[in-house]
Amino acid sequence: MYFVKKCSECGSESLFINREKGEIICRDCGLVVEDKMVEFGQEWREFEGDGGGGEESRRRTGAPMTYTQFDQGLGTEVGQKADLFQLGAKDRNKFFRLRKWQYRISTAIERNLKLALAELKRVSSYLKLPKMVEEEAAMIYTQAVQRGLVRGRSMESVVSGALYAACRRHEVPRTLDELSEASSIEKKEIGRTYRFVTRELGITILPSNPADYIARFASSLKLQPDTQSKAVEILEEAQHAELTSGRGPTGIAAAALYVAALMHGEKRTQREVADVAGVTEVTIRNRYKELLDKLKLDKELKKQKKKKGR
DNA sequence: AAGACGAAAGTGGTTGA
DNA sequence: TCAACAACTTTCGTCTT
Repeated sequence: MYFVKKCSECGSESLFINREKGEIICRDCGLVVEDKMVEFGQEWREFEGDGGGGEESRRRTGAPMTYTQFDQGLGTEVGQKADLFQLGAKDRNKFFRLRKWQYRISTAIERNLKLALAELKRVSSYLKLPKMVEEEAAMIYTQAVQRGLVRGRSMESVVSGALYAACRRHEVPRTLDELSEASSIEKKEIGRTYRFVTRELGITILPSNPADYIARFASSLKLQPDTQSKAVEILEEAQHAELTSGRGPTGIAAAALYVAALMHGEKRTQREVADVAGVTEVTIRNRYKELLDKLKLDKELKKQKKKKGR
Protein backbone atom coordinates (compact mmCIF):
# COMPACT_ATOMS: atom_id res chain seq x y z
CA MET A 1 0.00 0.00 0.00
CA TYR A 2 1.32 3.41 -0.81
CA PHE A 3 0.10 6.84 0.05
CA VAL A 4 -0.31 9.84 -2.12
CA LYS A 5 1.66 12.83 -1.06
CA LYS A 6 0.09 15.42 -3.24
CA CYS A 7 -3.34 16.04 -4.60
CA SER A 8 -3.53 14.70 -8.12
CA GLU A 9 -5.91 17.48 -9.01
CA CYS A 10 -4.38 20.67 -7.75
CA GLY A 11 -1.01 19.59 -6.39
CA SER A 12 -1.83 20.72 -2.89
CA GLU A 13 -0.16 18.85 -0.08
CA SER A 14 -2.88 19.62 2.38
CA LEU A 15 -4.44 16.21 2.52
CA PHE A 16 -6.76 14.72 5.03
CA ILE A 17 -6.63 10.98 5.47
CA ASN A 18 -9.58 9.05 6.69
CA ARG A 19 -8.49 5.47 7.10
CA GLU A 20 -11.81 4.12 8.14
CA LYS A 21 -13.40 5.16 4.91
CA GLY A 22 -10.30 4.61 2.81
CA GLU A 23 -10.32 8.16 1.59
CA ILE A 24 -7.77 10.82 1.10
CA ILE A 25 -9.36 14.19 0.87
CA CYS A 26 -7.73 17.28 -0.49
CA ARG A 27 -8.56 20.29 1.59
CA ASP A 28 -8.07 22.63 -1.31
CA CYS A 29 -10.00 21.24 -4.19
CA GLY A 30 -12.33 18.60 -2.89
CA LEU A 31 -11.96 14.92 -3.08
CA VAL A 32 -9.25 12.53 -4.03
CA VAL A 33 -9.46 8.88 -3.30
CA GLU A 34 -6.61 6.44 -3.15
CA ASP A 35 -8.27 3.24 -4.19
CA LYS A 36 -5.55 1.02 -2.83
CA MET A 37 -6.81 1.96 0.57
CA VAL A 38 -10.20 0.45 0.05
CA GLU A 39 -11.26 -1.17 3.27
CA PHE A 40 -14.42 -3.18 3.44
CA GLY A 41 -14.31 -3.87 7.15
CA GLN A 42 -17.37 -2.35 8.73
CA GLU A 43 -19.39 -1.39 5.80
CA TRP A 44 -22.49 -3.14 6.97
CA ARG A 45 -22.99 -0.53 9.62
CA GLU A 46 -23.45 2.02 6.95
CA PHE A 47 -26.33 0.13 5.57
CA GLU A 48 -27.91 -0.27 8.97
CA GLY A 49 -27.52 3.39 9.64
CA ASP A 50 -29.19 4.97 6.71
CA GLY A 51 -31.41 2.10 5.77
CA GLY A 52 -34.58 3.54 7.23
CA GLY A 53 -35.27 5.62 4.19
CA GLY A 54 -38.84 4.58 3.72
CA GLU A 55 -38.06 1.82 1.29
CA GLU A 56 -39.70 -1.53 1.32
CA SER A 57 -39.49 -3.27 4.63
CA ARG A 58 -37.71 -6.28 3.21
CA ARG A 59 -34.05 -5.80 3.76
CA ARG A 60 -32.11 -5.04 0.70
CA THR A 61 -28.41 -5.26 0.89
CA GLY A 62 -26.05 -3.12 -1.05
CA ALA A 63 -26.52 -2.42 -4.66
CA PRO A 64 -29.13 -3.97 -6.83
CA MET A 65 -26.74 -6.19 -8.70
CA THR A 66 -28.49 -5.98 -11.96
CA TYR A 67 -26.31 -7.87 -14.29
CA THR A 68 -27.28 -6.71 -17.75
CA GLN A 69 -31.02 -6.21 -17.92
CA PHE A 70 -32.05 -9.09 -15.73
CA ASP A 71 -33.04 -8.34 -12.24
CA GLN A 72 -30.70 -10.70 -10.54
CA GLY A 73 -30.72 -8.35 -7.64
CA LEU A 74 -28.77 -9.13 -4.57
CA GLY A 75 -31.85 -8.46 -2.51
CA THR A 76 -33.54 -11.63 -3.60
CA GLU A 77 -30.57 -13.72 -2.70
CA VAL A 78 -30.30 -12.32 0.76
CA GLY A 79 -33.99 -12.72 1.24
CA GLN A 80 -33.71 -16.44 0.69
CA LYS A 81 -30.93 -16.71 3.17
CA ALA A 82 -32.90 -14.72 5.67
CA ASP A 83 -35.69 -17.25 5.41
CA LEU A 84 -33.30 -19.98 6.41
CA PHE A 85 -32.32 -18.13 9.51
CA GLN A 86 -35.86 -17.95 10.72
CA LEU A 87 -35.76 -21.69 11.29
CA GLY A 88 -33.02 -21.56 13.90
CA ALA A 89 -32.95 -20.25 17.45
CA LYS A 90 -32.87 -16.49 17.22
CA ASP A 91 -30.39 -15.65 19.92
CA ARG A 92 -27.78 -18.13 18.89
CA ASN A 93 -28.01 -17.09 15.33
CA LYS A 94 -27.70 -13.45 15.91
CA PHE A 95 -23.94 -13.38 15.96
CA PHE A 96 -23.63 -15.59 12.92
CA ARG A 97 -26.24 -13.65 11.14
CA LEU A 98 -24.34 -10.43 11.51
CA ARG A 99 -21.14 -12.11 10.51
CA LYS A 100 -22.81 -13.56 7.52
CA TRP A 101 -24.22 -10.23 6.47
CA GLN A 102 -20.92 -8.56 6.87
CA TYR A 103 -19.26 -11.19 4.79
CA ARG A 104 -21.95 -11.15 2.16
CA ILE A 105 -21.92 -7.43 1.87
CA SER A 106 -18.21 -7.12 1.52
CA THR A 107 -18.10 -9.79 -1.13
CA ALA A 108 -21.09 -8.14 -2.71
CA ILE A 109 -19.21 -4.89 -2.90
CA GLU A 110 -16.26 -6.62 -4.40
CA ARG A 111 -18.37 -8.37 -6.97
CA ASN A 112 -20.22 -5.20 -7.70
CA LEU A 113 -17.00 -3.32 -8.15
CA LYS A 114 -15.61 -5.90 -10.48
CA LEU A 115 -18.64 -5.72 -12.72
CA ALA A 116 -18.96 -2.00 -12.47
CA LEU A 117 -15.37 -1.30 -13.27
CA ALA A 118 -15.59 -3.52 -16.29
CA GLU A 119 -18.59 -1.56 -17.46
CA LEU A 120 -16.84 1.68 -16.66
CA LYS A 121 -13.89 0.63 -18.75
CA ARG A 122 -16.11 -0.30 -21.63
CA VAL A 123 -17.94 3.01 -21.69
CA SER A 124 -14.76 4.92 -21.14
CA SER A 125 -12.96 3.32 -24.04
CA TYR A 126 -16.01 3.79 -26.22
CA LEU A 127 -15.84 7.50 -25.53
CA LYS A 128 -12.04 7.50 -25.81
CA LEU A 129 -11.66 9.14 -22.45
CA PRO A 130 -8.22 9.83 -21.02
CA LYS A 131 -6.86 7.46 -18.44
CA MET A 132 -7.01 10.05 -15.73
CA VAL A 133 -10.69 10.51 -16.19
CA GLU A 134 -11.31 6.81 -16.13
CA GLU A 135 -9.43 6.45 -12.90
CA GLU A 136 -11.18 9.33 -11.30
CA ALA A 137 -14.50 7.86 -12.28
CA ALA A 138 -13.48 4.55 -10.77
CA MET A 139 -12.63 6.28 -7.55
CA ILE A 140 -15.91 8.08 -7.46
CA TYR A 141 -17.76 4.89 -8.12
CA THR A 142 -15.87 3.02 -5.43
CA GLN A 143 -16.83 5.68 -2.98
CA ALA A 144 -20.41 5.60 -4.05
CA VAL A 145 -20.60 1.87 -3.50
CA GLN A 146 -18.98 2.09 -0.12
CA ARG A 147 -21.49 4.60 1.02
CA GLY A 148 -24.36 2.58 -0.29
CA LEU A 149 -25.35 5.22 -2.78
CA VAL A 150 -25.97 2.65 -5.46
CA ARG A 151 -29.00 1.28 -3.73
CA GLY A 152 -32.15 1.88 -5.66
CA ARG A 153 -30.18 2.79 -8.74
CA SER A 154 -28.81 0.63 -11.43
CA MET A 155 -25.13 -0.04 -11.35
CA GLU A 156 -24.77 1.20 -14.89
CA SER A 157 -26.36 4.53 -14.22
CA VAL A 158 -24.06 5.21 -11.31
CA VAL A 159 -21.11 4.25 -13.47
CA SER A 160 -22.26 6.74 -16.07
CA GLY A 161 -22.83 9.38 -13.46
CA ALA A 162 -19.34 8.85 -12.09
CA LEU A 163 -17.87 9.08 -15.55
CA TYR A 164 -19.78 12.24 -16.29
CA ALA A 165 -18.56 13.80 -13.07
CA ALA A 166 -14.99 12.77 -13.77
CA CYS A 167 -15.19 14.29 -17.22
CA ARG A 168 -16.40 17.53 -15.82
CA ARG A 169 -13.68 17.65 -13.21
CA HIS A 170 -11.00 17.15 -15.79
CA GLU A 171 -12.46 19.67 -18.16
CA VAL A 172 -12.95 17.20 -20.93
CA PRO A 173 -16.71 17.36 -20.86
CA ARG A 174 -18.81 14.94 -22.77
CA THR A 175 -22.44 15.76 -23.15
CA LEU A 176 -25.04 13.75 -21.36
CA ASP A 177 -26.15 12.61 -24.76
CA GLU A 178 -22.79 11.07 -25.50
CA LEU A 179 -22.70 9.32 -22.17
CA SER A 180 -26.21 8.18 -22.78
CA GLU A 181 -25.34 6.74 -26.15
CA ALA A 182 -22.28 4.96 -24.83
CA SER A 183 -23.96 3.43 -21.84
CA SER A 184 -27.52 3.07 -23.11
CA ILE A 185 -28.81 4.73 -19.99
CA GLU A 186 -31.39 7.44 -20.29
CA LYS A 187 -30.04 10.94 -20.26
CA LYS A 188 -32.14 12.12 -17.39
CA GLU A 189 -31.23 9.08 -15.34
CA ILE A 190 -27.54 9.82 -15.74
CA GLY A 191 -28.15 13.42 -14.81
CA ARG A 192 -30.08 12.41 -11.75
CA THR A 193 -27.50 10.00 -10.42
CA TYR A 194 -24.75 12.40 -11.32
CA ARG A 195 -26.31 15.10 -9.20
CA PHE A 196 -27.07 12.71 -6.40
CA VAL A 197 -23.64 11.14 -6.24
CA THR A 198 -21.72 14.38 -6.43
CA ARG A 199 -23.91 15.93 -3.77
CA GLU A 200 -23.60 12.97 -1.43
CA LEU A 201 -19.87 12.66 -1.86
CA GLY A 202 -19.35 16.38 -1.62
CA ILE A 203 -17.58 16.57 -4.93
CA THR A 204 -17.41 20.08 -6.19
CA ILE A 205 -17.75 20.56 -9.88
CA LEU A 206 -17.15 23.80 -11.60
CA PRO A 207 -19.83 24.76 -14.04
CA SER A 208 -18.65 23.44 -17.34
CA ASN A 209 -17.00 25.92 -19.58
CA PRO A 210 -18.37 26.18 -23.13
CA ALA A 211 -14.83 26.58 -24.40
CA ASP A 212 -14.08 23.03 -23.39
CA TYR A 213 -16.50 21.81 -26.01
CA ILE A 214 -15.18 23.90 -28.84
CA ALA A 215 -12.20 21.78 -29.76
CA ARG A 216 -14.18 18.61 -30.07
CA PHE A 217 -17.08 20.18 -31.95
CA ALA A 218 -14.72 21.99 -34.28
CA SER A 219 -12.88 18.86 -35.19
CA SER A 220 -16.05 16.91 -35.90
CA LEU A 221 -17.05 19.77 -38.17
CA LYS A 222 -13.61 19.77 -39.77
CA LEU A 223 -13.10 23.44 -39.16
CA GLN A 224 -9.77 25.23 -39.45
CA PRO A 225 -7.82 25.94 -36.27
CA ASP A 226 -8.15 29.69 -36.69
CA THR A 227 -11.89 29.35 -36.89
CA GLN A 228 -11.74 27.41 -33.70
CA SER A 229 -9.72 30.04 -31.92
CA LYS A 230 -12.08 32.70 -33.21
CA ALA A 231 -14.91 30.79 -31.62
CA VAL A 232 -13.09 30.74 -28.32
CA GLU A 233 -12.56 34.46 -28.66
CA ILE A 234 -16.24 35.02 -29.24
CA LEU A 235 -16.96 32.85 -26.28
CA GLU A 236 -14.83 34.98 -24.01
CA GLU A 237 -16.60 38.12 -25.12
CA ALA A 238 -19.90 36.43 -24.58
CA GLN A 239 -18.95 35.51 -21.07
CA HIS A 240 -17.92 39.06 -20.43
CA ALA A 241 -21.28 40.24 -21.72
CA GLU A 242 -22.98 37.82 -19.35
CA LEU A 243 -24.57 35.88 -22.10
CA THR A 244 -23.45 32.56 -20.79
CA SER A 245 -24.93 32.19 -17.37
CA GLY A 246 -28.00 30.10 -17.13
CA ARG A 247 -27.74 28.83 -20.69
CA GLY A 248 -26.69 25.40 -21.68
CA PRO A 249 -22.98 25.48 -22.37
CA THR A 250 -23.28 23.31 -25.46
CA GLY A 251 -25.72 25.70 -27.08
CA ILE A 252 -23.42 28.63 -26.55
CA ALA A 253 -20.41 26.73 -27.79
CA ALA A 254 -22.35 25.69 -30.86
CA ALA A 255 -23.48 29.22 -31.63
CA ALA A 256 -20.00 30.64 -31.21
CA LEU A 257 -18.67 28.00 -33.53
CA TYR A 258 -21.39 28.71 -36.05
CA VAL A 259 -20.63 32.42 -36.09
CA ALA A 260 -16.90 31.83 -36.27
CA ALA A 261 -17.38 29.52 -39.21
CA LEU A 262 -19.45 32.14 -41.00
CA MET A 263 -16.86 34.81 -40.43
CA HIS A 264 -14.08 32.66 -41.76
CA GLY A 265 -15.98 31.60 -44.80
CA GLU A 266 -16.24 28.02 -43.66
CA LYS A 267 -19.96 27.92 -43.68
CA ARG A 268 -21.69 25.12 -41.89
CA THR A 269 -25.43 24.79 -41.75
CA GLN A 270 -27.15 25.26 -38.45
CA ARG A 271 -28.23 21.69 -38.61
CA GLU A 272 -24.69 20.39 -38.96
CA VAL A 273 -23.53 22.37 -35.98
CA ALA A 274 -26.62 21.50 -34.03
CA ASP A 275 -26.08 17.80 -34.59
CA VAL A 276 -22.54 17.62 -33.32
CA ALA A 277 -23.37 19.81 -30.35
CA GLY A 278 -26.47 17.86 -29.48
CA VAL A 279 -28.80 20.83 -29.50
CA THR A 280 -31.44 21.98 -31.93
CA GLU A 281 -31.16 24.60 -34.62
CA VAL A 282 -33.55 26.76 -32.68
CA THR A 283 -31.23 26.95 -29.72
CA ILE A 284 -28.34 27.86 -31.97
CA ARG A 285 -30.47 30.55 -33.57
CA ASN A 286 -31.37 32.03 -30.23
CA ARG A 287 -27.80 32.10 -28.99
CA TYR A 288 -26.62 33.30 -32.36
CA LYS A 289 -29.06 36.17 -32.31
CA GLU A 290 -27.95 37.16 -28.84
CA LEU A 291 -24.34 37.07 -29.91
CA LEU A 292 -25.00 39.37 -32.84
CA ASP A 293 -27.02 41.77 -30.74
CA LYS A 294 -24.77 42.10 -27.78
CA LEU A 295 -21.36 41.73 -29.31
CA LYS A 296 -21.91 43.72 -32.46
CA LEU A 297 -20.49 40.99 -34.54
CA ASP A 298 -22.73 41.88 -37.46
CA LYS A 299 -20.11 44.37 -38.69
CA GLU A 300 -17.55 41.66 -39.04
CA LEU A 301 -20.08 39.43 -40.68
CA LYS A 302 -20.88 42.05 -43.29
CA LYS A 303 -17.22 42.51 -43.97
CA GLN A 304 -17.05 38.84 -44.68
CA LYS A 305 -19.97 39.03 -47.05
CA LYS A 306 -18.40 41.86 -48.99
CA LYS A 307 -15.20 39.92 -49.35
CA LYS A 308 -17.17 37.09 -50.77
CA GLY A 309 -18.89 39.34 -53.30
CA ARG A 310 -15.68 40.61 -54.78
C1' DA B 1 -35.02 22.57 -53.08
C1' DA B 2 -32.55 23.50 -49.03
C1' DG B 3 -31.38 26.42 -45.52
C1' DA B 4 -32.51 30.18 -42.33
C1' DC B 5 -35.78 32.39 -39.43
C1' DG B 6 -39.44 32.89 -36.10
C1' DA B 7 -43.82 31.77 -33.58
C1' DA B 8 -46.34 28.75 -30.67
C1' DA B 9 -47.01 24.90 -27.88
C1' DG B 10 -44.92 21.21 -25.15
C1' DT B 11 -41.30 19.02 -21.94
C1' DG B 12 -38.30 18.31 -17.95
C1' DG B 13 -35.86 20.52 -14.31
C1' DT B 14 -35.18 24.17 -10.85
C1' DT B 15 -36.87 27.24 -7.36
C1' DG B 16 -39.44 29.37 -3.85
C1' DA B 17 -43.54 29.49 -1.03
C1' DT C 1 -45.08 19.25 -1.93
C1' DC C 2 -46.76 21.99 -5.50
C1' DA C 3 -46.98 25.78 -8.70
C1' DA C 4 -44.47 29.22 -11.30
C1' DC C 5 -40.70 29.81 -14.26
C1' DA C 6 -36.76 29.67 -17.51
C1' DA C 7 -34.29 27.02 -20.86
C1' DC C 8 -34.72 24.03 -24.43
C1' DT C 9 -37.24 21.18 -27.90
C1' DT C 10 -40.65 20.10 -31.40
C1' DT C 11 -43.35 21.41 -34.99
C1' DC C 12 -44.73 24.14 -38.55
C1' DG C 13 -45.20 28.06 -41.69
C1' DT C 14 -42.72 31.68 -44.23
C1' DC C 15 -38.87 33.92 -46.28
C1' DT C 16 -34.24 33.80 -48.60
C1' DT C 17 -30.59 31.95 -51.43
